[in-house]
Amino acid sequence: MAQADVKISRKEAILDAAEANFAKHGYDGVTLRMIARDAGVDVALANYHFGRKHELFEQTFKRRADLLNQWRLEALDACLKAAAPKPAKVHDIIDAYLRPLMTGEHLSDPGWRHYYALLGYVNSSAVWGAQLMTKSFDETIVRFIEALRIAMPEASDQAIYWGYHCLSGAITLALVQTGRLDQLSKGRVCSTDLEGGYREMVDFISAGFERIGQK
Amino acid sequence: MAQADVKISRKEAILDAAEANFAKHGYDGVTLRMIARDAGVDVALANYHFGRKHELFEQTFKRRADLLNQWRLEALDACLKAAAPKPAKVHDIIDAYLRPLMTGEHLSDPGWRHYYALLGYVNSSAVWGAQLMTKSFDETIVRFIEALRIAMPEASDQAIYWGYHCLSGAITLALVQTGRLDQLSKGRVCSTDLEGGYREMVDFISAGFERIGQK
DNA sequence: ATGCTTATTCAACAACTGTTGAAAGAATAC
DNA sequence: GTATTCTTTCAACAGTTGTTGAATAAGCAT
Repeated sequence: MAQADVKISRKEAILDAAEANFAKHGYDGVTLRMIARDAGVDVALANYHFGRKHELFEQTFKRRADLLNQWRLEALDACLKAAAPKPAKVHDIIDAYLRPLMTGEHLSDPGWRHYYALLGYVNSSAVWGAQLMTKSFDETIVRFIEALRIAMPEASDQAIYWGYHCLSGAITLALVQTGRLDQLSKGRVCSTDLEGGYREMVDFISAGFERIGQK
Repeated sequence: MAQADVKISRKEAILDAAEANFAKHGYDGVTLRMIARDAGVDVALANYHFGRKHELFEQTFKRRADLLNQWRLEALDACLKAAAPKPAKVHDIIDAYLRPLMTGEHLSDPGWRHYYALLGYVNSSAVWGAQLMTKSFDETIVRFIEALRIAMPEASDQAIYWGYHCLSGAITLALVQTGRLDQLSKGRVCSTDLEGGYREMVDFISAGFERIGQK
């Protein structure tokens, strides 16, 4: 009960509940009363702390974005420095993009898993997709694309950006954890086993980039 | 005005409006009154024809599913027969999965474009994803996976199914047409140019499968 | 024309929505 | 201990939601 069992504030409890609910049901599928109930507070408190509903949503989305960007950039820098003065390999760049999400510490944290699903929802949302993702993640993504461009000097703009689109889509779907893979494979493969899928995905995606980098 | 200008029934008008709205805003983001307004009918008519809201959603989703499956299976059969008695090439199998969606005729039809976006929404939805996709598409997908397995006898279950997950995610994100790619590339690449992206995606994805097929 | 079935609208329902202003409680500064 | 600020709850609001039953219109056989 010392400092591990630190009592979280009601404000954070609302963000946690919002995170879990928005991740599962999307923006319109969640009511402030659902969030308030899960957080154990009155409905009005969400308005007091966060203003309107869409502001709560945006703050929920932003809460962990910077941390995730930081992890990815650290992994990218390490990968670039390890290869210097040669350009980093495509496989290692992709790994730097994915691995930070897949450490056991984060995968076993329900909060982060909810956030991953939320990320998947936002990225594939026609309404929120472009706007929110751009604001929170493009600065980091551009760094990765620069690294890829150096690793594949022959690749065209079309190839690089559509390649990133494939990468982003593949990760997005995995992060939502729909359980789809379990059904399709009849239990032989588990969608929620992100740790197991991570290596397959890095291999798959880096092979894709290496191919298009040759044209 | 002969038969080209055939007057569609109000029932179909409701499905069309539901398709466009659900694709853009998701299930909970759409009200029956939005759909009725776009269809030019009274709210109650949706209930009369389709029962409850979620039944309207499911019928909207199912309306074009069989046709899409048919296109894909025809393309797959043609690809298998052209290669026989050798196994078909991975690249051609992936092409058979994607090309039917990308013919100019369908891409220029707003109805199909809305349906593509709806497909993307459902596939990456934590609520509808597994259930609806499985019911409408798995029979066809299993055929493609069988073909891939023959083309890559060395590949493990893990590799094949996670490869499909990457394929599915990449296509899904492209189909939603979030406009994300336009923003990230600062206008150099256009998300809605599915025809241009299609070749890049087929190359990218088949390279991924070929890599994992070697292990 | 008449009867019958199917389509469509109208009006209304109870339940739920996000949001608000006032009141009560807790924490903090003096 | 009192005044002040920050939290939290309470009660209520106007608007919207999916859904329904009765009323009306249209289509169609006879």
